[in-house]
Amino acid sequence: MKRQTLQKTIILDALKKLGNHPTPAMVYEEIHPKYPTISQATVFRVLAGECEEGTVQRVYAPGTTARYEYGNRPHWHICCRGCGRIADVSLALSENPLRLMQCDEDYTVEKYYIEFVGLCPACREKADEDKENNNEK
Amino acid sequence: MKRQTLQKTIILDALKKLGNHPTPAMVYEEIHPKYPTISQATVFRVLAGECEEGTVQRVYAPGTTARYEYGNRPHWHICCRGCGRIADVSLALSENPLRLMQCDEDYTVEKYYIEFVGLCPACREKADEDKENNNEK
DNA sequence: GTGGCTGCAAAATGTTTGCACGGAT
DNA sequence: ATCCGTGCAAACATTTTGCAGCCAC
Repeated sequence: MKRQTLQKTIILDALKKLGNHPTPAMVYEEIHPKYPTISQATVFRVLAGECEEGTVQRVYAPGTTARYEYGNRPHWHICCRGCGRIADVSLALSENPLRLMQCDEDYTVEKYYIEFVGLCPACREKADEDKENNNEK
Repeated sequence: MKRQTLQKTIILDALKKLGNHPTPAMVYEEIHPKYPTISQATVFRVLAGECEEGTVQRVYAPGTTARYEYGNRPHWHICCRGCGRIADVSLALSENPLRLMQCDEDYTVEKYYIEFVGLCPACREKADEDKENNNEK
């Protein structure tokens, strides 16, 4: 049976507090000053475990490492291709991709993910500046 | 200007020949016996470069490492959660997710990815067998 | 001839694992 | 008293990088 431990509570609290879809490393940095004996490995293990439990969700953003967020509310994400920052996205499809999709091979389809990629406000601004500088040359 | 090199040709040929959404390591294994001097780093660099050119596509499957495929035909993928094998998928949405999505923050949305996860025929069979064995216990 | 491309090895990064110990049940 | 969860460090896998020489342009 799964055991309740102090480490789990601390890690989940940190995840909840951080909010911004942090990597395991960020969660570790958050708790390390206060709890220097909690190891990276435990952060990885707890997050992966809680993900199976459904307490937390893993975010799969193209081109980034593992990220997690607290809760299991269904929604999607957009990832900035400049800085990797992730924001929540909602999407109300009237069609179900699971029903619409077609595959030549006989896979059992269980779930799907939709991820968006783009630029966050800050990186967009920086990209515009860079373009201007190039025109001046 | 981009240069045409023998390595690029060889790597792209191998990618085309392999077909099954290989990792850079698989491409390297494929060409290594015939061309032992082509390095892993070059495979990574060429694939990433050609991806920018649009000659090849990078496949982002949840929980797997980088994978590539030749060509730029628009389509999606399903990844087996058992063995990681990837198959092509087509999906004809009548709605455009880029227009439908809503985000609290002011991101510039550029593109989206849809990935499916499930079980390939072989892994489904194995999973069924395992379940039967557990019931017998 | 110039400068991008490559090979090699080393480094960086992200994640997993083995093992002994301590704590939750 | 069990035996799961943890800390630690080392292993591991993947990808990136620095640099010198080479080759396409």
